[in-house]
Amino acid sequence: MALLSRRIQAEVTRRLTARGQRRQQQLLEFSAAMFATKGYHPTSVTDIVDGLGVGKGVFYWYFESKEELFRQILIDAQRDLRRSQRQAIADEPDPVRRIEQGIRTSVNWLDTHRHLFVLLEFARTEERFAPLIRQGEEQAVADALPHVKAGIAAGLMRRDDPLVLTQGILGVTDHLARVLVLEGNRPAEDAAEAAVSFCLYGILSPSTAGRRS
Amino acid sequence: MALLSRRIQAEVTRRLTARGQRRQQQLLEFSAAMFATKGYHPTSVTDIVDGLGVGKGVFYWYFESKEELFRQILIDAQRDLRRSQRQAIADEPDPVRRIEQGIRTSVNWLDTHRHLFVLLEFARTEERFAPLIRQGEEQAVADALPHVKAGIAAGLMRRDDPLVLTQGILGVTDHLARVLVLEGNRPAEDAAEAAVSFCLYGILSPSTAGRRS
Amino acid sequence: MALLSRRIQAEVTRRLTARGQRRQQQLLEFSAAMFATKGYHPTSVTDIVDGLGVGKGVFYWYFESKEELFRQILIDAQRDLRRSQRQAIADEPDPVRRIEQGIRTSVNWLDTHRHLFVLLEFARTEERFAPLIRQGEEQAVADALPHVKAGIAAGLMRRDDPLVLTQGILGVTDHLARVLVLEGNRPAEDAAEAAVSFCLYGILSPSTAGRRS
Amino acid sequence: MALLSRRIQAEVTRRLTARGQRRQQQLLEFSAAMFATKGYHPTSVTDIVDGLGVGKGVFYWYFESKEELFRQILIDAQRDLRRSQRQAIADEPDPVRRIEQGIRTSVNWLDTHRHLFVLLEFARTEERFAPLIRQGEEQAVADALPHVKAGIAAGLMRRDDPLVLTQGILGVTDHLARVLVLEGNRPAEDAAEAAVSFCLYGILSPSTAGRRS
DNA sequence: AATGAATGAGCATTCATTCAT
DNA sequence: TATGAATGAATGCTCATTCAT
Repeated sequence: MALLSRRIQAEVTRRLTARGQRRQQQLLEFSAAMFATKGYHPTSVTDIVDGLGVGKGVFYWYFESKEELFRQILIDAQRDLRRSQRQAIADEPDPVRRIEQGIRTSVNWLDTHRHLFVLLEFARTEERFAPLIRQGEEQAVADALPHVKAGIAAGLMRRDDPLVLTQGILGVTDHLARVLVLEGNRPAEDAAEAAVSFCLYGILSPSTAGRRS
Repeated sequence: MALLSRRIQAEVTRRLTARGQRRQQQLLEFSAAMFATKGYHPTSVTDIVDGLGVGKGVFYWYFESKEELFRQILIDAQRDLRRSQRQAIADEPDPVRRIEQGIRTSVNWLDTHRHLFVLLEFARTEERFAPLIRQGEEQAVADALPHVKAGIAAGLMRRDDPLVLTQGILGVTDHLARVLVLEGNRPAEDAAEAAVSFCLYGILSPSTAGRRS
Repeated sequence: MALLSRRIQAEVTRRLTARGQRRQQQLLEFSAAMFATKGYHPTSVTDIVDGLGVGKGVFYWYFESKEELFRQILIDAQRDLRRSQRQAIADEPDPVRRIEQGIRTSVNWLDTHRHLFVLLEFARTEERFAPLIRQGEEQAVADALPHVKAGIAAGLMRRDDPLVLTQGILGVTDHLARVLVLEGNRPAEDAAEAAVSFCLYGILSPSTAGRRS
Repeated sequence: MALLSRRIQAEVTRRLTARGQRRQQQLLEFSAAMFATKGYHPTSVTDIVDGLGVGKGVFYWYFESKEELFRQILIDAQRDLRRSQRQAIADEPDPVRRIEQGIRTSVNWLDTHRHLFVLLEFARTEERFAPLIRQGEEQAVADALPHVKAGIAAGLMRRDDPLVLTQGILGVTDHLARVLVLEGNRPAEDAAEAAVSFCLYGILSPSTAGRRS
């Protein structure tokens, strides 16, 4: 919600015709793909407009600058992921199952939006974009945290710092999605189940875990 | 004889004097810090040599190009981390404790080399550098895998795909190190213990885990 | 349709507007003059655009590189000289007179395009450009050869290797044009007649020639 | 003589040891070869010293600058050619035969000093070096002119401007040497004879020449 | 809404030359 | 004599952005 309303003040906020909206979307998608392939900096505005077969004016008609376009891509991506998460979890009463569904949704989203994944990673490495990412991540944590807390309260999850548990889940999910799905070309479902298992049980065998914890 | 043999080496692989080696190291460290702060692309060679108070020629006396310098930084960083890992694990007989030590070493290394962390992340997002990172990661996995396998064989760890378990460990460790130590300014030791716990036990409470698995 | 087809052309082979064509021509002419005066290498792109009072981008909007611009100058020059030659010879039936006309045209062209002369000479001295020049020279020889052969067949010219005779003509013409016209400031007509005489008769007096040949 | 004495005032005029003289000669020869192959400008001082396997100091110990080195190459080349000419002509009483010998000597010299040929050509195209070349050429003309004048006075050569005849000879000789020997790989002797014939008789058949002149 | 043309600061890199040893 | 190191102005070129139409 907040993420949405902010957009409205930007300089280049035109009331776009239907055709204009299609153009803008086309620019967003094409740029995102090109940024993902070549990197943000190595991709020039010329690359983008040439790749689309349009003049430079088109780009600056729809976006204030290359940086603003990239910001928009990041915001849209994060909003889209968040919406997916919410829908997936909506009707699930069990906290553990909610977490499981969240993990599965993340892996699936990363699978179907492979190119956005690398953009989010890049954005984190540059001061200008990092806050945006951090914000999104905090949001993701804030979204997941209540479920973990509920799980602990219900005695279903370990009585550990819920923030740590939540961040652990995010770390495992992102990493396994990248390594297994994006780099290893394994099916998203397998990776999702692997991430779920790891998050729920860790690596120890039940007997060892019982003896140690 | 001497006249001929001198020329055989590759372009900028010089035999350096002691002074020269210090300069090269200085360049590597200063550049790494600057890349980490401003980003690789936004940092110009001019930024680097000006920051060091030397002429531009110095840079190109020691490195073939900005890209090559960055490669060197990445290689050095990965080699250093790996060496730390090996030393930490060397005398530990128990597979689980080896894994634990590995996690702690990673977190500590990332804490003391905060600036390198972001560089490794950035490198993954650009085609030119990604192979180097993937190589390093495969190495890390190959290094950890035997311990996980040994743990499973000894009945200490879950009978799951050892590669998945290993990658899960790496994912949790990196993510918690970044979020807790680098972004959250928590002590490295706490983050290390948090990562160890998460990796060993997952998020479920022992009773729930016993019932479900 | 339009979007796709636009991109098919090579890098900087643009469809230029009338204004664009004027700019390109202006760049070609100004660069040629500057190259001729200062030399190709000592003339920087900055020299050119500053001399023209335009931004640097203009240069690279019209030409892929300094080298490519120079190539274009060479090609245009050779094409222009060749066209002159053809027109001059077109309606002349006598082979000897055709050769004479060719010589006169060359000298006149070199006179009116003094600056191009030195560029062609320079181009021959650098590996990158030499093939272009050799090609042009072969073309020139191929153009003149038939007339010499016709002259020999008609018993008008010496029964000697026609290629050698042709090359001799080119050598005399170029050299006398340079020395007499460009360096000696003599009228092109005089130089042309001198070249014609030398080519037709050589240096011997008729009586001596008769006795010796 | 004048060319020689001038050298003595240059800044870097050292009394060289035997070893030093060898080094200097080595530098002159290697540079000349490299300039001829890659061009004067594209050949850097680094290229030269690296190719020779020595440090930069060596270069600047023996030559004031790259430009000065090149000047020296040009001067040496011209002096050497002139000395050859003089020796070849020394004892020949007949003016025509003296010219013939001069032509043959030129072609042979250009054959055995192929790489210098292109350097002389290049030098003519750059303001800084052109005077040196012009001077050498004037010298060559001044050397040949008396023989042509003597030939005319003796009724052996055409009563035409002796300077034009001389320059014609130089033009034919240079051009045929380059085209036939350097580019066409024909034996120097053949090219020399071709040049001699062309210069003496021109292209017309004796009968035609008689009728026209 | 869109184009081709233009801008000019900025970039990575080169290179003749000098310096310290 | 010679070396490795250093200098820094200059070079060819790029590219985000703007302008005129």
